[in-house]
Amino acid sequence: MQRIKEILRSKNLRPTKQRVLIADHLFDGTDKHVTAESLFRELSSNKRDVSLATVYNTLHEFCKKELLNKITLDADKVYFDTNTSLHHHFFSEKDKILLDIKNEDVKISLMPKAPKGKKIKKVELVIYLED
Amino acid sequence: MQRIKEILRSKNLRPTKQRVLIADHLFDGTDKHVTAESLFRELSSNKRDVSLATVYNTLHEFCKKELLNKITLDADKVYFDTNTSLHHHFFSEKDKILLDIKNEDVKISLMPKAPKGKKIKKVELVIYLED
DNA sequence: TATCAGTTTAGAATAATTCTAAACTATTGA
DNA sequence: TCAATAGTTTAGAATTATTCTAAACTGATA
Repeated sequence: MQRIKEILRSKNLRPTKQRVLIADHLFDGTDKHVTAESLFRELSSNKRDVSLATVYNTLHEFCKKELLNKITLDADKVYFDTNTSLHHHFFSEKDKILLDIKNEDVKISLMPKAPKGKKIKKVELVIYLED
Repeated sequence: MQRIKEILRSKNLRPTKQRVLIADHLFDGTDKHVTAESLFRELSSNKRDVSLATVYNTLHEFCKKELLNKITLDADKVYFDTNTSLHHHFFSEKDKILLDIKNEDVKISLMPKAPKGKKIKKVELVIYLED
């Protein structure tokens, strides 16, 4: 738990009860994909310690501080990925299943130049799957 | 106008007044990115001949028949691209500007295998821009 | 030209997300 | 230790893109 508080403090985020709870759930070492709803559901299964609004706030703050990565796939849900290292995704629209692609399994050998006055912020490759 | 009706008929879509109007607007030879809202606005600037529901219906039908390409970028809006050939996109979240990337400016030289039981349906590379 | 499947429509419903403003709390400095 | 306060949380309302519904309409066909 001290570890979690350290992570938050290192990002200038007050380690409030709610943030610690959320961070503890997210940053357990395994890679996870969550949505605001799914996270809210998981957290409130036992006790209702965090409101949905806080889940949204916190996910966005964690994103801003690069503790999470936002992934946009399907128009009607935003996913957050605890794996912030460079990697891409498979997505099955039918099952709403999101899978990591190992970085060594993709190679983009030619990239376009950004338009004048702009910089490249993020490159997101999504491979849509069907049966 | 006969050309438009032919396009529709070739896809087994009845050339109704509304579909012809929409298709005529979209398939004028130039590449376009529209949202349901933007298209609705453009069409109803003069006369209100098409309802918003029909715009949604029609965009989805055109997509299903591969007259359009759906692009998912920003969670809160779906874009439709009249350029259905293989290409990728720049996207500026700040300005909500979507730009085509010429196909020869990107090369993906290594692609992962689809997971068991699935096929690759579409590959979408989005390069997010910032200032 | 009558029929009818396919299409369109207004408006209601849905669902994810953001907003609001009041209550709460971690931190700081005395 | 404690009061002040800036930052945080919250419930519920508001917003917004999209889908749904079911009634009216229309293009194609026989």
